Amino acid sequence: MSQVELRHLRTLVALRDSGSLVEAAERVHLTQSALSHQMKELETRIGCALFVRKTRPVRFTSAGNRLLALADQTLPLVHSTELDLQRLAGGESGRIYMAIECHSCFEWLLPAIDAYRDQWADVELDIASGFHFAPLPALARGDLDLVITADPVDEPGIHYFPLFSYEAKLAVAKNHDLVIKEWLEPEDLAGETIISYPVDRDRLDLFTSFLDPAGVEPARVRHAELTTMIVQLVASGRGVACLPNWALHEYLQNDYLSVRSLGQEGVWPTLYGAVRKDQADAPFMVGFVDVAKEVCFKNLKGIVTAELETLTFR
Amino acid sequence: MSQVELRHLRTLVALRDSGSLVEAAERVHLTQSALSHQMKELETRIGCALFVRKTRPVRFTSAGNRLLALADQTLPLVHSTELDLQRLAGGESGRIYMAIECHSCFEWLLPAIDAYRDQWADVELDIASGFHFAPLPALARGDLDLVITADPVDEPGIHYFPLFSYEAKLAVAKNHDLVIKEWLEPEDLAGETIISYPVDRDRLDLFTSFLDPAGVEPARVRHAELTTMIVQLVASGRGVACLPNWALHEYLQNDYLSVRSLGQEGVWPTLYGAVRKDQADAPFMVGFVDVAKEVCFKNLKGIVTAELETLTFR
DNA sequence: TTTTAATATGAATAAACTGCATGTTTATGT
DNA sequence: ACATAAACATGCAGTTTATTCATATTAAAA
Repeated sequence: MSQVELRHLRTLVALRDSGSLVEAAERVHLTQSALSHQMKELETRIGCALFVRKTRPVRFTSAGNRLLALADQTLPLVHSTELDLQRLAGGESGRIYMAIECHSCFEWLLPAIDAYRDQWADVELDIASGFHFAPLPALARGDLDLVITADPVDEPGIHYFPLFSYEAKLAVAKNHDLVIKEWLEPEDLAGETIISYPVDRDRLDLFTSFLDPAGVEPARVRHAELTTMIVQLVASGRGVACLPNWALHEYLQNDYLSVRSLGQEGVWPTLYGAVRKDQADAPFMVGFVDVAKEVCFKNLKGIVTAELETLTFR
Repeated sequence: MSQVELRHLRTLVALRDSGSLVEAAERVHLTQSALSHQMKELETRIGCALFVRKTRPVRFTSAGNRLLALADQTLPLVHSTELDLQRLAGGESGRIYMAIECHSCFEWLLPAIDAYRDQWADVELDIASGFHFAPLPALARGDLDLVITADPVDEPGIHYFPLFSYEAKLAVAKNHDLVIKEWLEPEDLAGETIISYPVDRDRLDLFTSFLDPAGVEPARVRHAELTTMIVQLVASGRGVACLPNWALHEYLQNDYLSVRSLGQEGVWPTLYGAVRKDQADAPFMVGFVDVAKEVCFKNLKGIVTAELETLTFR
């Protein structure tokens, strides 16, 4: 029933532009014979002649003109699609649906996105804000394209770009007992109330890297959604919280609360951008990571580690 | 370089509508295997994945969505084109570029065209008014599709539809000497001035059917473009003219001039619609002939022969 | 008429499309 | 965790389709 193909439309256009099968054949890189067969075939398919060959240049019938009209409508669309696909395939364009596991990350992520948009105008960007399910399976599945996370899980097909390392510090009220200590030991928190984001405790550095190894359990754990909320609670002495040093930076400058390192060396998590392996080399994706690192490096100068390039990833 | 085909777009649409290759295969009347091959092939051509198969329903990548957008733009256009082509091929639609050899014919042709348009709205109609070159070669060549003529030439590939027969009568001034005769003999015109359209005399019935066979030559031949002009000249006694009875009808009713038959039986030319043989059966073309005959029969009732159907054609 | 350019045609070859049978993966239920 | 079913992938073989080459036919030009 339906038998017109793009090839036919291209031939017809070449025929109109050139006026003869011979020249049209050159334009579409085929022989005159091929076009003759091709047109004859199409004519029998649709049941009527497309053009009169006895004239120079050839004259199109109503049917031929109708198909040329279609060609004029369609071929430009097809062509521009193919250009888009080339960019898509070459990694010059693409889609980044991202999710963040790190609740404080909006602070640097939004400026990073703005900077990225300037350079990669036609990459489709979106943040899955209300992502309450596990981001990593969603990433592997293709629902997401980038996940900002601090604990890389060794999953096949996922590649982790290191962004930067920061110190996870304990925020305490200025008049808290612990401020007398230069740095904290796990046991110091045994009687404390911990205020944290409402996530599983095995995704909190305070537990995984500090308390749990020492077998220490705090008196209580309390949740709060927003960083400012947590800071409020800490400042008013309702508990202590473990937060990135860069998230606490402005509160420290305002002398709003105190911070102490966890252990003598401090706890230094690394923030990663997780992507699917097949996109790990795509320029538009690498571009995002680069922009993000650059923005963080500028904005958080001296607060996070500067030797971003030297970090290893698995 | 460019490798997307309509087939691929149709598959992708079916895939989106159904959600799985298996069901999509049914919709496009192929096997699941065929579609799997087809999609894989396309993906390697353009260099990136089009959809994720591990999910239900399948999830399209950016590239896949881009192609779907193209499909939504183009497939409807292609489909409506194919419908048009079907009508074109079935003869339900087409093009009629026409020319008239008979100068008086506008009188009935224009109403006929109006009536035809009502029934065949999307047939492309045009009258080649300034057609000063030979219409029949143009018809054979495809420049024209219909020629109204009174002298069918036996040319291969041309089909003549008879429209109606009329009497070619001699118009004379009311006070002309010849009005005393009931009908005219060729010799009666030997001393007369003939007023005719500016065409070759072998295309004038007066000569071909009346004077030439008798070897009679008029005193003078004078040309005029328009029927009214000829009538004026005749009425004022500047000469005599051979015109169709139906073209003279209104002037007779006004008692503006007199007419006489050429010979006892009169000269009865037949008007034909000439078309290319390949269009002779096309409904839209037959339809035009039918409408034209009907209009003439109604408007020229009693003036032209009514037994239109019985006329033979070659 | 001869010549030349364009198109048509036939046969052979190369490419592709498709279906079958089967293997592999993914999801679902026990 | 295992079994099962459903969906998808893949290798292969048969078939169709597209293309080319060589040549014939046709139309226009000299």
